[in-house]
Amino acid sequence: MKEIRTEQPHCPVDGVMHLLFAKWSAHIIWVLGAEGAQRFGELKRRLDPISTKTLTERLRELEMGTLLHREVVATIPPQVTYSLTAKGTAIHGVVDQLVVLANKWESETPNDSMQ
Amino acid sequence: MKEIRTEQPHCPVDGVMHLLFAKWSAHIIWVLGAEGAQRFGELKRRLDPISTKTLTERLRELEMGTLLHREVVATIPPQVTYSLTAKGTAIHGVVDQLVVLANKWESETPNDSMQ
DNA sequence: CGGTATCCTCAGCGATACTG
DNA sequence: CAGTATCGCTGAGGATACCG
Repeated sequence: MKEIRTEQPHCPVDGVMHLLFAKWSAHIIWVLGAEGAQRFGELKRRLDPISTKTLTERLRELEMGTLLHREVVATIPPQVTYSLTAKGTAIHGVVDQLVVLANKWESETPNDSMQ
Repeated sequence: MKEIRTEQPHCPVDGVMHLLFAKWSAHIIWVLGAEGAQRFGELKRRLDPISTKTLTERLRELEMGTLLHREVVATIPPQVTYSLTAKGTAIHGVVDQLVVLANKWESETPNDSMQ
């Protein structure tokens, strides 16, 4: 995804949009928010057909944006746990409202809202 | 954008996600929600570097998903006005919360939230 | 004015293989 | 287990030209 701008020339919203609207990002946040902290492998299983590459990329981006926190326990084998920060939790709240709306519309209008 | 799934095999959230997470969609909804109904040309100017092709595509998709309404006045030259439906307004509310959060974080932490 | 119709590019993602 | 490294492809979207 290249850019989702909401104003010019520098839009404070761009960053969050970029972060959130990339493929899988919202889903990752939603899982971490709904199920709590998860390790890399659990997360991957939970998101099913996601590739390791993409999952790693998204997690790094979200960490950079301080939406989640990465905690490493350097055992063998290593354990890496991801959890939402306060920012991430706030975003999760918004995403969840989207989910609530979508579910409501699905049950109200089983056939007219989408092709 | 291909798929943003949040569950398998059929997820009611997919439709809205698809719709909203496509490039420019959120921005379009945000403009229509904040400024009210707009004609095609106004919208295009407001979104600046968007191409006619993409704008048309997004508008059609959002209309299909009944997030917005398309009203044609067949004068010469024609007038086509787009406005949010109830669904669209609900989505706009959610998007706006995202904008509020983003602005808040921008002013709080001018340098640590994004690269 | 409000669109279609083409063409083309490129970056985002998946698949696969390998590593500390 | 939790990644990194390559490679290759696909399709979303931009540029451009034209139309009722």
